[in-house]
Amino acid sequence: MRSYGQYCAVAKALDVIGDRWTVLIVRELLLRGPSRYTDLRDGLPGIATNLLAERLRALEQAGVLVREDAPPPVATTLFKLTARGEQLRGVLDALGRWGTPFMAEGPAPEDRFRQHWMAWPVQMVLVDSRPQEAPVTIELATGEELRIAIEAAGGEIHARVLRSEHPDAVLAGTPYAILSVLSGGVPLADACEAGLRFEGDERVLARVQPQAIAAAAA
Amino acid sequence: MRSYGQYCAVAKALDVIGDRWTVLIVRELLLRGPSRYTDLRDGLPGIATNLLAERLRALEQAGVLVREDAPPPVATTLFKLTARGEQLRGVLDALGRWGTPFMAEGPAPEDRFRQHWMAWPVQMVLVDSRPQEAPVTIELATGEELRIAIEAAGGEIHARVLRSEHPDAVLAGTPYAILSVLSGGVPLADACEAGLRFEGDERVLARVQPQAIAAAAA
DNA sequence: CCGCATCCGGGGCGATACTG
DNA sequence: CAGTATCGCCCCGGATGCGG
Repeated sequence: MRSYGQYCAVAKALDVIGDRWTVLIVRELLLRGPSRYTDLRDGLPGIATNLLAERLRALEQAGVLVREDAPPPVATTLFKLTARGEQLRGVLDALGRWGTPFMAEGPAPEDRFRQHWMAWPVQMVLVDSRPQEAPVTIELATGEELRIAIEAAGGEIHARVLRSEHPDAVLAGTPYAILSVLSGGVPLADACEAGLRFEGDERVLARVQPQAIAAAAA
Repeated sequence: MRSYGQYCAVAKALDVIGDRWTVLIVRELLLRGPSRYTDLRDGLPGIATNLLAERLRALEQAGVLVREDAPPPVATTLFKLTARGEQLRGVLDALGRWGTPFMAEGPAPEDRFRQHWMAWPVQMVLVDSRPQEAPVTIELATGEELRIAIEAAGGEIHARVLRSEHPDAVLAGTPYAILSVLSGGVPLADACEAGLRFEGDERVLARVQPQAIAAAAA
């Protein structure tokens, strides 16, 4: 990208990550960890393949990521964030926090979706209201291949990609329906009548839902 | 800007502020408060005037800022962040934090500079090591018209635009020289020999400088 | 199949000129 | 003071090709 030519910390940061698609490439690497070119492409619906290649080159040159040759027998290239690249998590978190309200309107007609993108709204809205109890995990299922699990443990909420788990609860349905239930905006029973599927212990769900309404009532 | 078409909090945020120059316009409004078109233009060296007008229109439509007619006798238009726009401070802070290391190299030959941009690196690097004492302010002077003052009070560092002050100390010189001294990388005496000007109590300076080196020596 | 490079049309961007 | 108008140009988007 053309530099702003300003001796300013914000402008210098944008000189590196201000290009179109660049921040979203970092998003994929933060959520997925070291990734192959093809997997990045799959997590970035709409990107032109030449742009992805060019951005990866620029980010490598800027010291944000490194290329790694995976050992045989896979023998593929992995793109991996450097320590400096990992520090961009603060920028992505701030953007995700500011952008989460836009999720409340539901997806636009043409919007594409990948399940792991829910990590940000989920961490924004949920709380662990019973930190002293044993950790619990809730699996989210929207029909996508790359799933995430919400983990409540010790007062903190984490969302991470799901490998092979035995969750305490499962929420299956559209992303909007899942977010509506998690945020407490729609009661679970109503959502289930509208097609959401829930398995497991309802108390696990209540543990992580925001308590603003309950607190206001008390 | 063309939407990414992704149902993702980060992508939705970038749909609003991902365009070129947009974040820097928000930077000016955060630092200056409600501003006139001409003042914004002055704080954004390099921007084309049509782009500034178009971005302001888009940000107004997105609910990030509002246009206000200042009362007579000034009778000029003021651009002012909404509450939603003010919430972008977290995004700008994260970008400033990540971009501050780039300031250590000094300005590029063609870099333009405005004094109030130093607010981010200053708040990143300084600490108030004597929170129990009375507040102090240090004025920075780089020859620019819009100056800032560093304020240390109650353990916190704030940088704000300077109206009319009686600072406890004044640092005058190039931005790079000032940052070098504030960060503790260059001793004050050396910098003064190289052209920096300092007025006031040196203990005021020591109060805000980072103590990493002193702590390591102890 | 993976990781690109090339080509081409369109639109956003940059610079300057001009105006109510 | 606060913009609009105009015009190249380069970046971006979409498609296709291609070597390892």
